[in-house]
Amino acid sequence: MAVEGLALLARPDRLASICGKEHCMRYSKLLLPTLKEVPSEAETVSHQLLLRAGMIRKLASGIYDYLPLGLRVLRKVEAIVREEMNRAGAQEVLLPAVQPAELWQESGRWQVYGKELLRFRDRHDRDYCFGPTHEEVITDLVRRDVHSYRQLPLNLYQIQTKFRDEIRPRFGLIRGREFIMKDGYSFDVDETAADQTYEAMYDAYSRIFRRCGLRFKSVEADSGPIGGSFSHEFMVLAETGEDVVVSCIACDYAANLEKAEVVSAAETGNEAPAPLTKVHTPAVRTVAEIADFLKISPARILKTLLYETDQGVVAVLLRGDHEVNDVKLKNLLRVNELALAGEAVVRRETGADVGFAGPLGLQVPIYADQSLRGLANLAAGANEDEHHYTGVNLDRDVDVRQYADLRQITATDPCPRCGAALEFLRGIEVGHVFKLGYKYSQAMQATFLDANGQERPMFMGCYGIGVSRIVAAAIEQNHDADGIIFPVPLAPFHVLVIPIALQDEQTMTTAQTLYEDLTAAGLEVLFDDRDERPGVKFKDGDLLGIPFRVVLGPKTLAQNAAEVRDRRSRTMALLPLASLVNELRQRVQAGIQT
RNA sequence: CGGGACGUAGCGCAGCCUGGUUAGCGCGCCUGCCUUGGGAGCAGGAGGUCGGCGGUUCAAAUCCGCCCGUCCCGACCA
Repeated sequence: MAVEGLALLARPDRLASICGKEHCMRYSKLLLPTLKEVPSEAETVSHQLLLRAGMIRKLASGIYDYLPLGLRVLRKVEAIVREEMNRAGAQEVLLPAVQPAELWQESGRWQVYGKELLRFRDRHDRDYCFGPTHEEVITDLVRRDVHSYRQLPLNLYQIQTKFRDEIRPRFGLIRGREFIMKDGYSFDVDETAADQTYEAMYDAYSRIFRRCGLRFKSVEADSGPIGGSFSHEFMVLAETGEDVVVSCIACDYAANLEKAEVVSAAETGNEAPAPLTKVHTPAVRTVAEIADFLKISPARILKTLLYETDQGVVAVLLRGDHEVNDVKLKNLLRVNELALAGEAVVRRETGADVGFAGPLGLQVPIYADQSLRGLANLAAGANEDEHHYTGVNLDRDVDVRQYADLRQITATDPCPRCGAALEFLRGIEVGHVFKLGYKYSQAMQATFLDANGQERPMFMGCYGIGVSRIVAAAIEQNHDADGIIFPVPLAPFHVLVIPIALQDEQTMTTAQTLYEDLTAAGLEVLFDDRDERPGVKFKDGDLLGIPFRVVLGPKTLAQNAAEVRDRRSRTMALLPLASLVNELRQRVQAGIQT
């Protein structure tokens, strides 16, 4: 591995191919419009810094231009992704962004996908969409050209612009509508073979995010009603993350909040069942109000929620201090659509306003969270305005169809694997691997003949990485008050060379020579040749987040030395000119894992 | 889609409530002088359909209506 790292450093042509001609490395010629002030539209750090550092500009809501610096970072991420995908045996393809509706109708998603799918018509009035993902296209490709078990397994990926018409784009590159994604799809003869592919992808992903210099965690995720099998998300840990990750402090269990299993400690209340009593509870609707009114703990209140699903209305019972987990409920009921019932439905089913619903006398199927099992003498709505019951005992009073894990895990719940304490972390999802199974291969007849001449559908897997999102996530995780602190592997340049006195001939020649030597040594160097005061250059340098800075001026040159500063640690060292190239090469190399 | 806010020069904002000079300020930009180790100073300058359309009025950035766009909270999210 180390050998390849050296090879990379020894090949400046690789870099030239990213940026083109050498003159791009001159700050005065680069389109690098930095901003002193924070654009008002940006709320999160990464969004603010991406704009301020001149890396992106907004064209429309959730749609961004990538300027030269931003593109360089994007290319860095792509390069790492490519290397690791190829190393893991995947092959790169490039599929169309515009896709015909027929394919989506074939898989059934044309109906299901909803408004997030950007649809349009061509001049012949034929329906198309801009691909938000490419299962249909890849399955179509494979079914036409792969027919034998001898051609499997097959693992194809692409790095491409996607479009999802998000309800609410936000946080700049973190949740854009147009974004760049690596999506990969695998085809195997059966699930056993697919498991191996999954493992290989999981490992490749771990290497990718490690090489990007990110602090991340892989967590168990919900695989939806399709897979049934496992699925993992890769989360970059950051305060501003949109997702909540539950992680065990003792063992290596970690899961998405939605997926995290709850194991209920058996509550052994051997209270004798009290008689059912109806209580007048005027203007008392919320759990907190009821608890207050009846002078009991929220844990002793039975919360009854009505849900509308594509299979009809159901009731869900929870302890008053617990929250329902929609994903778990959806999976249990095996429904696609699920929504909390509106006032009208509640009135129809319970005969009362929202806030007075209870399980007694309900005609709809009742599902209860497992933590309610065995609890005695609870308070619940009476299905009558301004009334609640006390002394409710589910075993005695209610026909519960099924007890199940239906609630959101809390910080006080134990780890479902080892029983130790859990911690809640925030993360940004940058990768997702999961088994698709036969969903698409069956719907679209992607089949092959096995060794016995039997026709069988291929077992598919799907693997995504948010390439542009990684750029933002890296910044969320690596910044300070002065700007970005790029991990070396993602930095747009390794070294920033700043000559301090433009009119001093010796300074300029030395800087120019240093720039050339560093470049020849395989380092990527930005040469700040602007006629600006030093303070301006320092501020911009810090903002851009280039890992190492070399400042050259008459003062240090008199000692045949230059000042090298580490962006992250802010440490400075005065080093002999002769040692600069070597020193910087070592520092950069130390920051790049392969 | 529901709730909230905003739209005035490239960026950040004031002016609007209480209609009436030539629509201001800071940053950035251009020219010159000066300065050169943490976003200097002085002088001069360019840059505006005040988001759009319509209405009220002698007169609209300002009041009213509709539309468009943007951001925040929520519901939603392979």
